[in-house]
Amino acid sequence: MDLKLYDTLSREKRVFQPIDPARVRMYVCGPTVYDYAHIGNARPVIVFDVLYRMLRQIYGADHVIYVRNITDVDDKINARAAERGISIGELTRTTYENFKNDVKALGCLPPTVEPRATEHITEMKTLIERLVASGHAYVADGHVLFDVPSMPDYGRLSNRSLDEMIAGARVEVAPYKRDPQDFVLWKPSKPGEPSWPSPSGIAEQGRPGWHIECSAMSWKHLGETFDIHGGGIDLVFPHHENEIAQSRCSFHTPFMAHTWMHNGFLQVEGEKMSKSLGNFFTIHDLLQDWPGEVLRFNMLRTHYRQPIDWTLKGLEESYATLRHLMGEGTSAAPQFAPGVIEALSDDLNTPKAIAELHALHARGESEALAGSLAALGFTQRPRSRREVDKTQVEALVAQRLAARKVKDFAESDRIRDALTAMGVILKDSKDGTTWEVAP
RNA sequence: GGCCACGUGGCGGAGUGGUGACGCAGCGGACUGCAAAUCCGCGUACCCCGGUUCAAUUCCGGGCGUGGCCUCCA
Repeated sequence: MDLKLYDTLSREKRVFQPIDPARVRMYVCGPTVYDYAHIGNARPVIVFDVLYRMLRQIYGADHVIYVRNITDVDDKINARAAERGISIGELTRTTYENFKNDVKALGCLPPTVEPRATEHITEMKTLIERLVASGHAYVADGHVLFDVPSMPDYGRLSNRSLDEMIAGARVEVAPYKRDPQDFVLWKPSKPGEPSWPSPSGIAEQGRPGWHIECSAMSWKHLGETFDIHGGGIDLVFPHHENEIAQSRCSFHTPFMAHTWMHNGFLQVEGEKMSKSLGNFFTIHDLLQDWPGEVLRFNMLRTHYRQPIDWTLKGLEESYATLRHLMGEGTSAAPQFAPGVIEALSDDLNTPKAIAELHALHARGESEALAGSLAALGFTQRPRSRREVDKTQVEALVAQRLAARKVKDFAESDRIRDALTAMGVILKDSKDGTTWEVAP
């Protein structure tokens, strides 16, 4: 069965054909490690994890390379470290550890490689030197800038012509730029900022611009060209556009990645997530109240390219649905059932895949269901975070059973009400009474 | 202002040029001492206006609405 993926560059769904099926290569833009990642950041992580799992099933686990970078040099990092009075190294290290734990709780597999920007300064400088040598970049006032007009088809990914961008420019243009759209590859470091010896004959120390790191790391770990490049839709311009410019002009290739994939944005309760509206949630915050599987499921209920409205109601539904689907927690080896992989093969149609899970459930195909759930990253039935005293509950359940036996229903219902108040839900059947903790 | 998405029943959310997915909620029934859970069954939709067509929710054009990018934010 063909895997079809929507490509932002060509604006169409296309059959995915790896450049080398023995070595399928995917690059996804990862976090800037200055603070806890928010729930919007979790979307690409989860979406591309599903794609990673699919690719592993299709091409074999050893034939897929998934690179997700860590941006550990950035103005926000510098500012935050200074604010907290800790070193940049300490900030990026602890933030990354938190990120890793959060993402693991969301059921995401670790990528094959998680390269750090600061460990690829050499590669960045090599690219910069190449771009300067080939006339695609120039040195000005201690900076190295990419010469955008030197690339005739710049702007194809975001569908912007050079003229449009000049017309739309509303930011003050730095005086050292030859063209308003030229972007920074390397810039001087101020005292106290991280710095490295500069490329291209610049005497003072400096640091890389934002975009160059992804060109450098994808090159190092995947090669000059590769199969899939992913990220949030907000990265289309300027970030990915500039990556393409850097990589293609460095290597003189007609493309950087075959398929460009971008996930849609997330809103919270119908509003833009922002700290001022008080609806800003980190993954870490949400994990205090919800099992990671529920957050993951909630994310996959919506197709990745659609906007998603993150709501409490949605989370409650996801919790109930997942518990329903996972029954008593049957486990199986990860294996997508045919209907599920078919849905996913159509540009990662996860809502349709979930409908298939319901169909498997209805048909009682528990092995296929459990295998598909596991393949999608759901291995544990979500459990309530509520704490109950198990001994006390068991005692009350036994008392209630005794009362029912002698048909003392008033007492029986009183005990049930008491248990309900404690957050315990009873389930009577002819085989006896079981109980579970309410969400 | 420019570019780009999206707009489906009470809610979430697929999909299709012509028999109205799926889930949640709701309603009816079975089961139960009564409930819950479970099982069976039921209803309601395709933003607006044109156009193409035998036929449009699905294609085309316009409008309205929401969101994103154009400011190193997924």
